[in-house]
Amino acid sequence: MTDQTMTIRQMCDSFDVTPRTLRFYEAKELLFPIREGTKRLFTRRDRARLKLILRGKRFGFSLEEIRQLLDLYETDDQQEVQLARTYEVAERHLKEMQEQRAALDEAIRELEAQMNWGAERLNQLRARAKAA
Amino acid sequence: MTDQTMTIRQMCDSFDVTPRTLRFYEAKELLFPIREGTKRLFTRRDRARLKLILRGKRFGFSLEEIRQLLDLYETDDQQEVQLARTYEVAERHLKEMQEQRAALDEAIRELEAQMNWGAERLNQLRARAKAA
DNA sequence: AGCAAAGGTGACGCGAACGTAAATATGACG
DNA sequence: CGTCATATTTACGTTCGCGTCACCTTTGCT
Repeated sequence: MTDQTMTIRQMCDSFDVTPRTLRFYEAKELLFPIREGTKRLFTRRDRARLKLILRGKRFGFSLEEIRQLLDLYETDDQQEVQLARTYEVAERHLKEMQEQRAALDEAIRELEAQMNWGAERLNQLRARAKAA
Repeated sequence: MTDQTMTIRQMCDSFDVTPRTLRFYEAKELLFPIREGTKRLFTRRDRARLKLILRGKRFGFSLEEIRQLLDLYETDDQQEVQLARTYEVAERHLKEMQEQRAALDEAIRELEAQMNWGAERLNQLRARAKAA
């Protein structure tokens, strides 16, 4: 690593993924490590992308969906049409995430309520066990 | 349906799933429809469970994880040990969901920021196009 | 009796996202 | 120089969550 690039092993250790995964992501055009001879060298850009990939996965997006969204974070030299299209994709994505958050909030509230119920029943059971 | 049970078709229409899915969930012991002769009759309990199954799926839980969690919502005639164990599972689950929400919030904020960036660039591009 | 609709049971298939094994190459080190 | 560690390519295998197909049974009309 020339201070800016990392080997596959360093990447794996940093992000807790396997080499297979990184090669797989490259094959799917999610990452673009440069080649020094036969080996891969992952750049700062690859690391940024990988971080977003892993996050996207945690929220249930497919690799293909993620691939499309990654362009959003590469707004360097885009032309108007491309940028506008990307913007729309992002809007839909944002809306999805907001809906997801709302649903998640509800689920959390319900689970908390259910747990309070369970806690009460536990107390009752234990009180009875003591009384006996 | 005797007012309390539903046929497979009614279930499919209500929850927007296929028969295959319901049979699959039964095979995986997520649902327990009663049998009238050869046919399945889904109870109120099955409907409650299915609702939770579908929600769990939206949050990225596997069917197996969901199966274990479903017991939490069947706090009818549980014994102390079982109930306590279930409670712990629920706690971990709740923690996971809360972490998920936090991460989601951050992702949303970042995406919003990125979109503002894109919006500005779009305006610049359009301003320049007008000036030319 | 005839027959179409609805339901059922295997069993095989499929895309996503990697795991894993085999064979080969590259580079560092004693 | 050998060899040990690390990487690479190729390719087949695996798990999950159903889809799909072929082939019966049951039920309700007409």
